[in-house]
Amino acid sequence: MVTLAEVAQHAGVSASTVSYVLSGKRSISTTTRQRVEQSIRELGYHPNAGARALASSRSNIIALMVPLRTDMYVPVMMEIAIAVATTARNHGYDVLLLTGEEGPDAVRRVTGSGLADAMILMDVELDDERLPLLRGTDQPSVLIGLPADTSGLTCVDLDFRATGALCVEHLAMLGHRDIAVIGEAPAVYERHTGFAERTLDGLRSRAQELGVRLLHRPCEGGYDATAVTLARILDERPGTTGFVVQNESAVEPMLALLRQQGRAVPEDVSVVAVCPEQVAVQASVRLTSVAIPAQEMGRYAVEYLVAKLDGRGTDDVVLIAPELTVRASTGPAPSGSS
Amino acid sequence: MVTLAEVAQHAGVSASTVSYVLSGKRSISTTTRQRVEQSIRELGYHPNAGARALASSRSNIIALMVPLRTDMYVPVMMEIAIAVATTARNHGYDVLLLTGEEGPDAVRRVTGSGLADAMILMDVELDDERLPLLRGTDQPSVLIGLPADTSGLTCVDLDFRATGALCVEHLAMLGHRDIAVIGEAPAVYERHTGFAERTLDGLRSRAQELGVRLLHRPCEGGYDATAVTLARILDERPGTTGFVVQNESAVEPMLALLRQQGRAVPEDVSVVAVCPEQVAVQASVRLTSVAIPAQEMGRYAVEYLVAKLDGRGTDDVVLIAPELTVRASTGPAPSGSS
DNA sequence: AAAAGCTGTCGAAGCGCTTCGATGAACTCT
DNA sequence: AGAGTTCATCGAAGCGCTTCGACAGCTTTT
Repeated sequence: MVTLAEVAQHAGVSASTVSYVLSGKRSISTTTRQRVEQSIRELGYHPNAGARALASSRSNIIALMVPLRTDMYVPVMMEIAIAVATTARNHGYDVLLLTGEEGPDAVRRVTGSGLADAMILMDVELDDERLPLLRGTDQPSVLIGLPADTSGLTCVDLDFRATGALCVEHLAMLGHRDIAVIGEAPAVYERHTGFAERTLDGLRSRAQELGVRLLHRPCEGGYDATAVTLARILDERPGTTGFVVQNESAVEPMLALLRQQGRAVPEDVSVVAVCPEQVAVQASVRLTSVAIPAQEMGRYAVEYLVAKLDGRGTDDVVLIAPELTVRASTGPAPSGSS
Repeated sequence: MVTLAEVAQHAGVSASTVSYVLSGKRSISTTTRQRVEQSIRELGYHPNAGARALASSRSNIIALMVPLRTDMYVPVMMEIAIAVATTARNHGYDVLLLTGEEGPDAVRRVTGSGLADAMILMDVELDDERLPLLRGTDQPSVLIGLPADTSGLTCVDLDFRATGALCVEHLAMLGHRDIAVIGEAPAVYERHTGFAERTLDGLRSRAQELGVRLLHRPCEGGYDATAVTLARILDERPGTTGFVVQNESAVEPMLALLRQQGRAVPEDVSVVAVCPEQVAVQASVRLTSVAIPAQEMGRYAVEYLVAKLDGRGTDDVVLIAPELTVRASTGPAPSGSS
């Protein structure tokens, strides 16, 4: 391995000069700088990460804790992870991938060992065990998701409350008076990840404001479970003409079922999905949907973190405004319904 | 931050003794060991990663290069990534997430800086630019996927050739004489990632051996593209009764289309998918499928890497034998067909 | 009973870098 | 012209750890 000292010797300067060329923390004459840069290139020098971290107590690494679970929103998680990695790289950081498996211990380990300079936590629960640790350290962190108490924390998330409201609004505007929500799996609600509840909250309160009826049913996803859920809903509220689906793996089954039952989308029933763009576009009916802005969330998270690391940051909750894209799955409520 | 020296002082021993307790590289008396361990616990000591890396020239980090693209097999990628992270952790390693974006430079950077001790590359192309670099360094690496020339490399992958053969075999055994393959997007074939070609290869050669007719068509996936592809196939070979689908995003559209055309699965046509288990199980018809063993691939990759890092490894190509699980989408060919 | 071998521990060197204070050279000001 | 500035560079200390050789106190061998 080529070392700083070798570069220095090759360029005929001292080691510290090379270091300053690299960091730009002191001014260096143009000629010297160029000579050093030339040597670096010729020798193929790469600073040793460990030495650098030791000397500067900065690892230039951001830890990303992803949920271990692969039962939901996997593409979203992946997209976030990739956005995080890409954005981080643009700011000179690398990304360390931690799984939720270790739980709070991972936070301790990373914080204590100086492995990473900062961390991003995904899949934050309302009352997450890791939060006290984060508050108790001066290592910057950003959460993707919203815990119950956000004091002293920085969070990025889609505004799910507004998302729910937006979905209802759209359907109500089209004349639908009876709306059903196919929700996430019951486990998701029990886990208290927050986003599902917040969506529901937005759905309900806007429904009330607009005077439309709303029925919510959790749903495991997959064909069979969706069939059961749908049957129950139609049994209970046969006049339902509007659906909001917030469960990726219920989307396609749902469309298949409706087709099978001879209910045309969007002529007889309208469907709004809360899902990644790709799912909405690739579905058998191009879906009117509110996208889950995975990339944006990942990017924001990193940018807030970098700001904090540069001493510019503030604790803050950033809710990304939802955007509803109208595609082919929603239309005016059939006349005479309800 | 608590340092080794502080622990040493607290326990009344020298720093090196603490280090040996931690690493176990020299024998330490039980009493001393316990005293030191006690101090470590009391002080909440975590070794500094940078210092450790510098002194030992081992970072205990494995780099994982994932494709930047999120257009295909995302859940598979994610599952592999998580399996890698989990397995690595069990061996005392952390995982650094690199995106394909940087390309070969990432390999240089990581190798040169000692950021990671080893790397795992996903989504390897037949003639990948990164391969020469890997061969030219003594840093251990494992590829997930199979390049054209595997000399001097360690690779882990599903045996896609055998997978193709297995699918044809299964259908042929059930009496299907006209089989169509809905393949990956044309871009996948053009990219020369190998796995698609290898599957096709297996499909074709076994088809020939068994004397069944095989028609292969790439397919973009999504509802519309699948509809077009299916129509073409049925136009060209109306007697087709067996389908092999190797494109996650064509699976569900395919089933919907068949249903719509009044072709019952599995009574009229049989469908075998090559896809992650979850997709096969959650589809609207429980699919007979060959699973893509993501977890296994991730786990193997790490285990081979760790073996290499411990000096036990050998270069080797590990092809995981495919397993076909019969579910509800395949059955005997309808009599009188073909 | 002396030589040889273990065990358990310590001290010190050094890993490759950053960073602080110092220093000389070249300028600027009065 | 001498004092004060600024600029570019150097040398040395030190980050927290690992690891090597040394050594004291044992036990075993011859």
